[in-house]
Amino acid sequence: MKNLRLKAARAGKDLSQEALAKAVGVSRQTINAIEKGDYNPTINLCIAICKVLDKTLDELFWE
Amino acid sequence: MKNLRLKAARAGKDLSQEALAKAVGVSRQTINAIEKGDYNPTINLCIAICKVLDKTLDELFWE
DNA sequence: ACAAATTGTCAAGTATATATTACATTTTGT
DNA sequence: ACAAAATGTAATATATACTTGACAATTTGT
Repeated sequence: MKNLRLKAARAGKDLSQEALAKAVGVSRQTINAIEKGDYNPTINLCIAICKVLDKTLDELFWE
Repeated sequence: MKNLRLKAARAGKDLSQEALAKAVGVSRQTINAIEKGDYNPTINLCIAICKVLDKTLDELFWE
């Protein structure tokens, strides 16, 4: 299932997928796949994303 | 770095590493490695662990 | 309407999360 | 003190997270 909270948080910081990808050190396709819900990122990547977007794990990844 | 909060939460439910492993559907060595801080689990596994231990992501995996 | 930027998606490769087996060490119960 | 259970740890194997490159489709700005 899509991660719309991530998409919204990214929009809230006015970052493109590519900009977020660069900020956390992964490829754009990886960010795309996570938003799309295609796969199952590692916790370290989730934490890195949260820090860039000023959110917590619960806010972006808890159900 | 070790995940002592996970270890404590597991102890609080009186579960062995093996029992937790079985409850979330991974091997005992995987739980051991996560507690030891050896690697970087996927978010889905973290969520499964949290549910068994009645904790949230922030409580067990946020820094 | 057009161009530029962003996003969606596919294929093939690499890195690493996780499994399995096995054994040594430590902890717990009696 | 002893046995049983729990934990630490290593080697090899497999599944999958993530990369790179490329192109199509969509969105945004002028």
